[in-house]
Amino acid sequence: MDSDYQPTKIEAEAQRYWEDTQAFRAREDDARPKYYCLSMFPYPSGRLHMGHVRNYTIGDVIARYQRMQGKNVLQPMGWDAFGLPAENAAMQNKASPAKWTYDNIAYMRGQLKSLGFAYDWSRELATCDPDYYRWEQWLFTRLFKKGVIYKKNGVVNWDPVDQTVLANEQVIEGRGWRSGALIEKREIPMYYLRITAYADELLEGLDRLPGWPEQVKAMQRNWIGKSRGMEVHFPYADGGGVLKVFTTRPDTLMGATYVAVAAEHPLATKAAAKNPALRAFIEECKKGGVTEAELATQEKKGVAAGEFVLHPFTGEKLPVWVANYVLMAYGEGAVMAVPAHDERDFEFARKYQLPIKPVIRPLNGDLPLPLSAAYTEHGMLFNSGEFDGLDFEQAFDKMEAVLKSKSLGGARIQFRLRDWGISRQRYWGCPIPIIHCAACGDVPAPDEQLPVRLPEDIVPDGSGNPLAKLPAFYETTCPQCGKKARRETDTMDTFVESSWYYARYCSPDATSGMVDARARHWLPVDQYIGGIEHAILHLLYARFFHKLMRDEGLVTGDEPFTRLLTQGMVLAETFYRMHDNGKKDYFFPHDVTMQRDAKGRIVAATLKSDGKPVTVGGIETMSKSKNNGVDPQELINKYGADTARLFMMFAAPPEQSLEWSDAGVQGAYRFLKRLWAFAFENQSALHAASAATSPEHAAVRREIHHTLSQINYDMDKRQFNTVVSGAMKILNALERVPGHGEIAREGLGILLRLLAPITPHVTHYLWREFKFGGDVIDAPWPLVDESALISDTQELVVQVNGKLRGHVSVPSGAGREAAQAAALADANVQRFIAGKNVKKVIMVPGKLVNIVVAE
RNA sequence: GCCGGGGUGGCGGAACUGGUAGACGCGCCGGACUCAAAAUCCGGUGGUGGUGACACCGUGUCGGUUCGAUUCCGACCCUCGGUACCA
Repeated sequence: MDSDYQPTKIEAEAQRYWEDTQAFRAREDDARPKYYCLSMFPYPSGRLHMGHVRNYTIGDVIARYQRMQGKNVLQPMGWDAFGLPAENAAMQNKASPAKWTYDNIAYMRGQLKSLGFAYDWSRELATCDPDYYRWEQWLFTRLFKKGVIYKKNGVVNWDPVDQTVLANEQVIEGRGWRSGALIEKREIPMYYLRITAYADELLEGLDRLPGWPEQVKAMQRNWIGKSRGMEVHFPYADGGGVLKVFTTRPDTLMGATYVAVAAEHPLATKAAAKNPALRAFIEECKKGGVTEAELATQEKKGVAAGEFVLHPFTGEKLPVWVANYVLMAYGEGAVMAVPAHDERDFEFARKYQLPIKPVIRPLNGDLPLPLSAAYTEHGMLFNSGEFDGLDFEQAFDKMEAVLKSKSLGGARIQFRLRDWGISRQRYWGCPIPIIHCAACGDVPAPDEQLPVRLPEDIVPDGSGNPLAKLPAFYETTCPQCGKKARRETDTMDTFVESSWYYARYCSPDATSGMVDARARHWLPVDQYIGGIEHAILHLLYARFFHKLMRDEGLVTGDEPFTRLLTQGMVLAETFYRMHDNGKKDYFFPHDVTMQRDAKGRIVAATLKSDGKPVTVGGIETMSKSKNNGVDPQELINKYGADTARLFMMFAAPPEQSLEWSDAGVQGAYRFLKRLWAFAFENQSALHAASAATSPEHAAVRREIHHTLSQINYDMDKRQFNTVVSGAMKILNALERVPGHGEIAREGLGILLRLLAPITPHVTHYLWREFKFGGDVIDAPWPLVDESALISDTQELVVQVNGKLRGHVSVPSGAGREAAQAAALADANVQRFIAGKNVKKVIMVPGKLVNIVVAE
């Protein structure tokens, strides 16, 4: 072997070896139990970023570890290739999104290969490939015929200058990011997936996913938002129908002093016809974007509609208000307002001098009047006529009975979850396979016309959807009547592609359908790994799609992902200069010189090019806009893939955010150099196997096996940073062995296997060099030798009143009395108990003695 | 606004079911090697006081439970992720 660690050389050799032997090709006819390990596929944005390296290293460590546990592992990789950034890049580069995307894929594939991930590349797929998206179109037509997909109006961001629909991301402070024009809400027809039909199953399924993080399940539960409440009908004062509202607090019904409807509500539209002030307000509500965060934080405003409804119990006339805090998308788009017991209603009533009528008081005690804030707790009804004295449950039941008797409502379940609008007025996506015929309506494309191919040579110009300007694309004939018809030009939300790719990997070349029998062999995914930012949308949509595919008879089982690991974000220091107008110019960390104080803190920074100061902006998520993304390629070129992987696993536990640090990378590199040097300098001892004999060797061997048992515990928890720490401890211990002899070979054999999933290249080389047998990728995970752990003494901690005062050493298996006697005999302990009354002694066997004395 | 995380030395982080706070690494300080530097190796390193053994303080803030709290409970502050068209 060489005297120096040369990662470039050994990594290329190892990668070539794995490729030549097809080491990671997954086969269905393998006798070992299957293990499907999947990392979320990347968007081909140009180059890998640190988040990718982290995500894929975590996945690869798990995959390689499972292989060493005797599993038949499938670990595939592909490309989430449709999306908005390709269109923006295309406009900038005056080249087609397709070319940009395929170029990026080629480059990033090379980067992934240089990191040595154990992927079965024969299963690679890209979602922009017609062979992929044709099956998505096929499923669309099935779901459309079943009524799972339907058409209705939805609200989008409209840029009146560029005459185009913008994504939420493209709306900056209410303006279009290119045009700067004020954005308006606009209603357009879209196709929807009826995810609400699966709301209950999606909710209850979470209880059967013990391998998912509790926080993700909690977020999904809250997102689905199942609540039991009451539908209440308020008859219009002028006759002619009822206004339906949904409330989770029917017990407060007698405190309702007005009703509020959304600006898009039909009642608002009707009232606006004869009310100019209301018309102006509805226009005002159309300004700005459509995000929930924007709607929920805007100032609460409203206008009286001039319409009235009747209270269902008292017949009292209540005014109808149009309010911007009522969401058309939730419930009925109308609420009954109870200012005394709802915070938003309270604020609104104060602002517009609407009556506040308290009807709930605490079960024990009085409600302090007048109210200074809404009382939102459950309590006992008063001021409510026949309902006085009832609690929440009793009031709920009695109110329901009365409402039912008057045919003015009843109990109902309401979900927060809305149906999934999948239409996008964009070019670089999967065409929606619908043909619009004047006579036949919306006709799904027949199977033999699939795929509806997306033309790949188009350069968008930022105004509208290019497909809608392309007669060659949209001009067609109706499959039913044969007359001239127009093809749908909207494409699908890219979340659709990423909702079923995990299944396609099982049979990536299937020409007979979306998936074939191989999907039933590999699914469900045993371990899924991806960013926490996908906790709700992607993961909910993928779960939903699995159920859709199940109901089509394509897959079995109810859930796609048995275990889930959500990795934290990758952060880095930011540096910027602020302009007078508040705009910030961000600088690459590499272009900045940092000044540190004696303790290593960054106190100031200057730009290398002009030597003038820049502001140290703090640690933020790596992003293009903040210019703080560290390119993993530099790291791989300089130190090798093993160092990059080792640093990533060591710097933080997988689920926490990770702060980038150049210095930490050097620490990882230093460790691998030390490992190499240890092997090189002890070659003769390492080639000779012999058992440990001396007491020093027994102590080191005890330390190695003790650390190994801790590592096994951490591996189960997927806490890889302490696995690395344990590996470092083992190398430290081995370096301390007197003469480096005898147990070094056992120790190195264990160490190489522990490190094999994390740093596969260097361990591959050393495993073969020292002839441990076969390849380390297939070596069995090391076992703890329990007999090595036995020791004749134990160290106990001695506390007095819970404060550490000494340590004592007692023979293993010494009884309570012996331990207590040893603790009381300690000189420092004596100082603290002398002359005091010992009240009791608390013992934690093998760990601690706490002597409690009176003060 | 709402939902879900996080906050521990100069830094990343560790601490198993309430039981030694700071493992492991980085940085820094000192030393060895070198003409010198890099690399490497050895030692030290939470703060304050003390020559020292040690003592006191210390896990975002305030309060509580306990023999004992980073860990459990309550309130608050800061910060990050998501918020349905970024992926």
